[in-house]
Amino acid sequence: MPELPEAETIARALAGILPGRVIRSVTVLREDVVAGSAPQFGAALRGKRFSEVGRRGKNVVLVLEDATRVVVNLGMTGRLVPGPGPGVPPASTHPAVLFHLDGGACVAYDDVRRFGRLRQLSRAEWTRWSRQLGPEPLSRSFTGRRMRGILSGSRAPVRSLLLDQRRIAGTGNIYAVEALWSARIHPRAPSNQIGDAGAVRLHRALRRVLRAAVGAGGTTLRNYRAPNGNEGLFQRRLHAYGREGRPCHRCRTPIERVVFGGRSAFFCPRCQPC
DNA sequence: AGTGTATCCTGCAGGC
DNA sequence: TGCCTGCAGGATACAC
Repeated sequence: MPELPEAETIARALAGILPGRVIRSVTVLREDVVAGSAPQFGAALRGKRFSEVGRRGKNVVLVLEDATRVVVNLGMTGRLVPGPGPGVPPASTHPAVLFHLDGGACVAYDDVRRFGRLRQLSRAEWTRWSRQLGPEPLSRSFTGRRMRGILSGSRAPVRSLLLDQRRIAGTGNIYAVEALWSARIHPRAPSNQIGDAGAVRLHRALRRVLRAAVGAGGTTLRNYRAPNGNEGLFQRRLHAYGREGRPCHRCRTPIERVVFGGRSAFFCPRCQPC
């Protein structure tokens, strides 16, 4: 489910809640969402204080004062749900991990399908883990040149490349499809044949789409909710994703769907020629 | 190197 | 109402 804008929305909300709070204990209700040993996961966190909350790609990163990190990959249906007040449990339908905080507060990691993963990393492990992800598409250092370099290094369809977290961190299927519609590039176009002008268009389109989605609080199609329960609003602004058979917002040609790499891609056959 | 397929799970929508 | 199929925002392992 969640891509960069959803992870960013969640991280910003938790940044107003967690810093300064101490983890009293951790309850792992579903061991399969924790990487490594569940008892070790809890033991490594008990007694530590949150210092900040950030994001890397699609992952929400909870930073503790000793530089330990809890990296939360939300999979398709993961959520982080704070309880509304001390002693009041989070409104969680499929709780998988509970973080019990000082003062009786609690934050639940909730995940219907349990494709998400929580991992506890030391500072050194975090550095190594972060290094295997590609650049942040909204960072200053992610330039048009950088995009061009990434595209030129692969013959794979550009949609597949955009989903590869080792090349660019944070793009998922919705925003890949939307950026390609915006840049007028076919999802199956071989990356290394897009050309300089196409790379510049895609670079701008990807950043514009991701920024707009962050501003809208993400996209809610089914499960996604911010920690306060709010839905995102970006689904109202989708031009291609999920719009098979409906008219292109630029030229009225019906949007088409193709499946490759195991996932649906949506595109306008007129605006995004092969 | 890149692609198709399967796997991990549950829930929901649509067809009959 | 109920059963069946297909589909889902992700990541990974495997064979070819």
